[in-house]
Amino acid sequence: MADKRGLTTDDPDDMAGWPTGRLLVTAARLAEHAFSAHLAAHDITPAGLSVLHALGDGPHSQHQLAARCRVEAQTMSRTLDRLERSGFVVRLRDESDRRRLLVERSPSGSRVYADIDRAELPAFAGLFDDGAFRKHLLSIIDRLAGARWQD
Amino acid sequence: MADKRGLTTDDPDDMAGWPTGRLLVTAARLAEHAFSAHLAAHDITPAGLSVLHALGDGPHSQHQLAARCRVEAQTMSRTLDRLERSGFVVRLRDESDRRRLLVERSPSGSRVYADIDRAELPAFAGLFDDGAFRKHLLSIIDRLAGARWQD
DNA sequence: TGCCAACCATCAGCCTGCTGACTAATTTGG
DNA sequence: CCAAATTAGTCAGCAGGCTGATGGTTGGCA
Repeated sequence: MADKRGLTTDDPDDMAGWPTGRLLVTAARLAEHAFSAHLAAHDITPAGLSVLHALGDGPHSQHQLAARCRVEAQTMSRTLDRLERSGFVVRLRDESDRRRLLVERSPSGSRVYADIDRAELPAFAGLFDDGAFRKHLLSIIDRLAGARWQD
Repeated sequence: MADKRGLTTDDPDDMAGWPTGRLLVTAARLAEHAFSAHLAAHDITPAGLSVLHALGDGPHSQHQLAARCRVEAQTMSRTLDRLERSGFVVRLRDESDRRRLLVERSPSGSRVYADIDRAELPAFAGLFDDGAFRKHLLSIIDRLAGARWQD
């Protein structure tokens, strides 16, 4: 009988039968794995690189960074631990609000960000420059992130 | 100056400026989070559910399951620990090759899989039934998984 | 036959998500 | 003005990816 979803099969060995959510998660994991291997030589991870990107327009509190990167504050805290340990960011107590830590790129953080940003991944050629695909991802994020980071 | 990639901006606060890989990873994380919340009532996780799906046509060794789910054998081992602890699968030593463990759905595993498979996620309505989007995800997986699970 | 390489599963440890609970600092309101 | 509520950051612990290393089985080949 026909599948209600119209897009999948019931053959457990056929990837075309996976629900879209699993395809999405699997594709993301494989892409991140490939990208991560590419970054390893620079001693940085995808999560760390996204923070360096978010810091592009100056220092931010950890909460601001977490919202910008769409992760929880606890996750950001640990990502920053690693970046700080590697010397790519600096944390300074905000003297005007001593609850806050102001995070800033270090010179070596700026350097590694500049180096990487120019790099390209041959493995992604032709797969990651599709405008409709990007739009679709953005609408998924908008829909699902709204409830958590309504900014 | 125009961005070389043609699809992104340099505004660190603008999600439209993220590289496609990060959009992909973020969308996947948010989707999995929503799905996971939906599954919690059934005491199962997305990873566990994917194994129950893979077991749909009978018992398999852990290596076969890992390949089918596109994860490493070590990851599958722990996912099965959890499924076994919850009583959703059974592991039996394969007496014809004592290196192998044959994994099989338990009756309660079959039951929970049947219940969930019929569920739908309102949060995903209209976002996950796009054929071109699925095709794009499949080509990403094909390209990137080839090097690891060439089957 | 016997031995060694290959294969299967697992242990240890790292990374980055998450939740829940806690402390310190600030803001708010009676 | 002080107590309560809110905000910022962190700790503890779980999940599920990964790599590298280990031990038990098998199987092939000298």
